[in-house]
Amino acid sequence: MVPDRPYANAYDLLRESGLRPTRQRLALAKLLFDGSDRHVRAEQLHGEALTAGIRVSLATVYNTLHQFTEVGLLREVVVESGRAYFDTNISDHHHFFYEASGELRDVPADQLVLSRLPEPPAGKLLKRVDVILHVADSDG
Amino acid sequence: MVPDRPYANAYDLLRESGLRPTRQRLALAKLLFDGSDRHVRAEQLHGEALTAGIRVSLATVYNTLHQFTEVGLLREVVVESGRAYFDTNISDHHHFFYEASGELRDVPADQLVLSRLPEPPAGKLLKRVDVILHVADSDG
DNA sequence: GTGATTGCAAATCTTTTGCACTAAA
DNA sequence: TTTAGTGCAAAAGATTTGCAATCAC
Repeated sequence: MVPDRPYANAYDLLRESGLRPTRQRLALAKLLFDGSDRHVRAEQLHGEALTAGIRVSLATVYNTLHQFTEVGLLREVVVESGRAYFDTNISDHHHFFYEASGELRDVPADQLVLSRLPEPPAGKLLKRVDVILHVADSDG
Repeated sequence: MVPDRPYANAYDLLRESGLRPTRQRLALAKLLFDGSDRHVRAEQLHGEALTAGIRVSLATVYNTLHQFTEVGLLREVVVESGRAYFDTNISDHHHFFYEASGELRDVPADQLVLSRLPEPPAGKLLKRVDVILHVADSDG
């Protein structure tokens, strides 16, 4: 039991991830890991934080998102050249991307099967497989 | 026969693509479509052009790369947030990405099989499937 | 205390844009 | 001509960085 401490779960999460649980990281973790699968952009998360009355700079949001990604709490998804999303769903899965709206939607792993993968080049390890399914309106 | 005209093939290529064959487009097309599969970045192509003595602005290189992509002469590949590559190989294939060097390498379509794809959401069409295989050094 | 973290503003990097100028048809 | 294309420089984003101030331990 963690009495009188807000964000108890976020606190433990950061601790176990080896990140010092600062006020900003705690607040951002609480926004991010609310139980739902989220695809957030730095600017957007910064806005949410400010709206929630959390004083945090955009630079710290960027730093924090990358730190969370490094320790495996988030996964970065890149779909367009100037656009990085951070996904709170770190299980094996893929993405639909709606070019028109910029929206990202999860595709569960069992709905997209890679039945054959190439050998990585000598001395290399396959780290990650990113699959993006670009979709557009039928009339578009 | 196209006498006394440099870049005859590039000229036809642009014509057939509905793009006015300007000096800059001709020169860039010749650099790009030399027969090999290339993964180029705008800045890099601009550098090649200048080295080759072709006067062209970076803005025009960007415009041209996008125009070539729109008419199907190139394919854009995005792997990292601020980094767009243009691939001269427009056939169905995928990519290895070396995070350390930023290098991109083709994976032929027959070496990576997607045996099951999800239904696109109602009213949407699947436009493109991008698969990026992130690889790193074994010791990295 | 002490070292990690943060904020701020400036810097960087990539890409786009506005507009006068130039060139292709 | 006349319309598309280009160059330039400036703007626009997105992200990173340097450094002094602040916070967690």
